[in-house]
Amino acid sequence: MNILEKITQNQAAFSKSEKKVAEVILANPQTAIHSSIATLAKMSDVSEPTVNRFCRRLDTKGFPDFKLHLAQSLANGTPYVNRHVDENDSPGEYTNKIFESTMASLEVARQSVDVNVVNRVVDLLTQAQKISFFGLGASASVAHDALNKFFRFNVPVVYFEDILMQRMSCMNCSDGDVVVLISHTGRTKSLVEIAQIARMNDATVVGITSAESPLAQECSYVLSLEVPEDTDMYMPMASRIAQLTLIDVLATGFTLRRGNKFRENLKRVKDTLRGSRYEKRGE
Amino acid sequence: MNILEKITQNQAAFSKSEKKVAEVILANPQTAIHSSIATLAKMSDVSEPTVNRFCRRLDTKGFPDFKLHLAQSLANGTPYVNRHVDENDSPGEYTNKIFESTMASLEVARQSVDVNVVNRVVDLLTQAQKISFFGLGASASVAHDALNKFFRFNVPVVYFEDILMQRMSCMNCSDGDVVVLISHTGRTKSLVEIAQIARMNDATVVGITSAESPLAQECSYVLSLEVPEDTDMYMPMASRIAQLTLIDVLATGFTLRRGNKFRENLKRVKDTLRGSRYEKRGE
DNA sequence: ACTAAATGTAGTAAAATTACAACTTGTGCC
DNA sequence: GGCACAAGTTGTAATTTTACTACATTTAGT
Repeated sequence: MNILEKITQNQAAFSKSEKKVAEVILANPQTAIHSSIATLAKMSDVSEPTVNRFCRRLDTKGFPDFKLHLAQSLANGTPYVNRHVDENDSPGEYTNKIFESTMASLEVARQSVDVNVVNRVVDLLTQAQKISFFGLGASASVAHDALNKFFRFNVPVVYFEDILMQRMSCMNCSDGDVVVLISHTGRTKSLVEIAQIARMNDATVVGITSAESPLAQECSYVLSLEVPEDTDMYMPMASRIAQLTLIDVLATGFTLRRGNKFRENLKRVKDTLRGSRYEKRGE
Repeated sequence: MNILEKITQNQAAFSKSEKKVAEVILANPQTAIHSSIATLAKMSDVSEPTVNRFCRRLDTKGFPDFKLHLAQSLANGTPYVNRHVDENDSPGEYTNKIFESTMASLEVARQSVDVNVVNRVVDLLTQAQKISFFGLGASASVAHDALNKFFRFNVPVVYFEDILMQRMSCMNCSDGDVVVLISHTGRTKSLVEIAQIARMNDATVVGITSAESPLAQECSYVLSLEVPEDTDMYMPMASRIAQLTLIDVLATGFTLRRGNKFRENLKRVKDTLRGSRYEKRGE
């Protein structure tokens, strides 16, 4: 693991001279990595072999290897660990923590995505007569985002926030329709019911939700994201980001499947937006 | 900077032998940092001084220094490079690329966030009489998400998708109201107008947008996210994720500022949702 | 006062760097 | 178009620096 932390922890187990070395390194690690073993020995007021032994005690192959480890520790600490926000965090601290744990969650999500299901769902979406995106609460904004994306594809796409509208929409489903349901927990009753209604009307139901949840069991296909539950502040944060990224993946798969001509069409949609914008200087 | 990227970029400027060295290092950087100059020279089929010259060309003091830099690059969590989706990518490939470039963008965003402004905006939000979140198109779903978050805080919070509703809402603003406007480009005309209207009515306008854009100039405070423009598929993807994460940061700052009692209140809101859910087995 | 652990000294091996020589590549001139 | 020359590139060998090993000495604990 992180060698700097390791030094701090093992400090008690060090011998007298080794402690001197540890002190010098911890005081100025940046200098340490740019010093030779002789310089560091002089700075710590110990002999060169002592420094070498110090390095070995930390499970490194020797001094150069130790410097490598130290350099890595200094680079960025341990990258992207899920660190929880603490009550006394400064703005800088909680900002970094949130960004980092979001990245950590994305990494976990990336590893848990079943590519085969992604591929199958992209298949379905490209062939769908109508695509619906439904979610409730926090997941509603994810569905909303999906609407934005797929709307540009010039595909019949539907999104409702209202439960009743969602139900009615599903009642009118038929073969060839795809209903994408988004829920972090997969335990929201009304969404499970909607899955049932949609399936009864021959629609294919895709769930972006937790594996083996009640909702997952009602779906034709499940894209599960094993994002660590974020207990902080009692709000699902990272899960939403992972869902959104998955939507991006689906949208990208969609465009790739549709081929070149289709992407030209997309560009036209984008150009249409120009009129509503202030031009960039120099464009 | 990151030495790995540097190697990739300078590749054209390298001489024939230096290219060989670059290739070997890029192919397996992990091996490179644990090799001596002699080993690496042999692997690249060049002489030792060539390797040394290669290191110097990259502005390092020599081979050991180069290894240090390389080690840091590898530790830096820069496996997440912004890689663009290619037409012939397999589902596995584009899935990974999208997740990775999203993470890369978050990292860039994290570094570009101005913590002082975050702190100031959190201040404003905690003292606001009314908070509005407005965005259009893709940014609408971000505003939607913000609504979800702040709604739980039991604060008067407003969100509209409709431009006219947004305008009317801003007309009714008064001192102590905070209007948060979200736009990736910051060039959407109607949103710039809304910023003007809100300010005319004494509201504080916070922009989550690109620095120095027309929108940014109309805002009281700007939270700019320097996310690399993603030209892929002509859709802003990563920028949205960065905006959402920033909303998470603001929401977290909000709850931290409000203190303990407030968080207990949040827990109650969460418990209220229980009734609408299927219980987890064993709860 | 003896033993075992800790530290240092001096020598050795390895690694990196320098200086210089050989080769390659491109350019101007006849 | 070929030849000579210069600039740049690469390699060889010697030198210097750096890290490591073996052994001697010191220190601390029983």
